Amino acid sequence: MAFNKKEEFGTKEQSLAAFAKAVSHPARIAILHVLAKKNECICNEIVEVLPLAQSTVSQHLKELKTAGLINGQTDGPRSCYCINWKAFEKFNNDFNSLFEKLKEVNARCC
Amino acid sequence: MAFNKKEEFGTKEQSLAAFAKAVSHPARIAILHVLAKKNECICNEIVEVLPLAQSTVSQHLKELKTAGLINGQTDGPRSCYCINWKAFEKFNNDFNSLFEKLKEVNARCC
DNA sequence: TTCTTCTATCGTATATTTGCGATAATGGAT
DNA sequence: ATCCATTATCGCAAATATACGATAGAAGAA
Repeated sequence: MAFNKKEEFGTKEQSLAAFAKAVSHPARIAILHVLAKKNECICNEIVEVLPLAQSTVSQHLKELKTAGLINGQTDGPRSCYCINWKAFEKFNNDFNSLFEKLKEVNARCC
Repeated sequence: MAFNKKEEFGTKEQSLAAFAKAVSHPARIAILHVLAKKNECICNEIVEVLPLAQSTVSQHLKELKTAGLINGQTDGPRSCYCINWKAFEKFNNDFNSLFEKLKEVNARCC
């Protein structure tokens, strides 16, 4: 019964939701934090910092990559990840534009 | 095994993740859309607009309310929902501040 | 080559989310 | 008081997400 009805919504809503889903776990936010601070491509360091197993971190990285929020390259035996700032900014703008326009009108309701 | 390890992360990461989770479903974004456009408290109209059963919409509304993104009051037999702009803005700021500071430094990586 | 290190993937267990129908509960209308 | 419209909650089924250990693969070091 619980067939997912996500496809029945608009593409804009779907893409925004997908973005939000990508950052809806503290571990993934922590990963973005590390990548933003270091500003370079590490991976092993992330595992050391987080309270999670290596395989779990790898899974989270994959989700962030699938969502387009980070870029990744395999440099020999080690992997190189970093934040995709353009994609992030695009989503951030979409996110803001959802509500920007109406912010000041609201004070009377509830 | 899959005990949730969310508590092992910082409170800021947890609260941001909780906010993102609240908007990580197209139905909930659509609900926020309707509330932002109408700028008044409806509920039945939401059910009519969305391709979901009434009970499901009620569930989504509850999650948005729990996350603090909307306010709700029961006005007799009908319910009154509207966006909590202050909370939304707070999260939005937290969200921006996560990355603002480093945006321009990045071009060399990946 | 073999060994080591690093990362990705597979398989599995558990937890959570999503969705619906059925059923309460609320309060106005008759 | 009964009826009606509206919303919330309960119980259940299916889908997803979370997490781990085990294992595979890739490339440098010995």
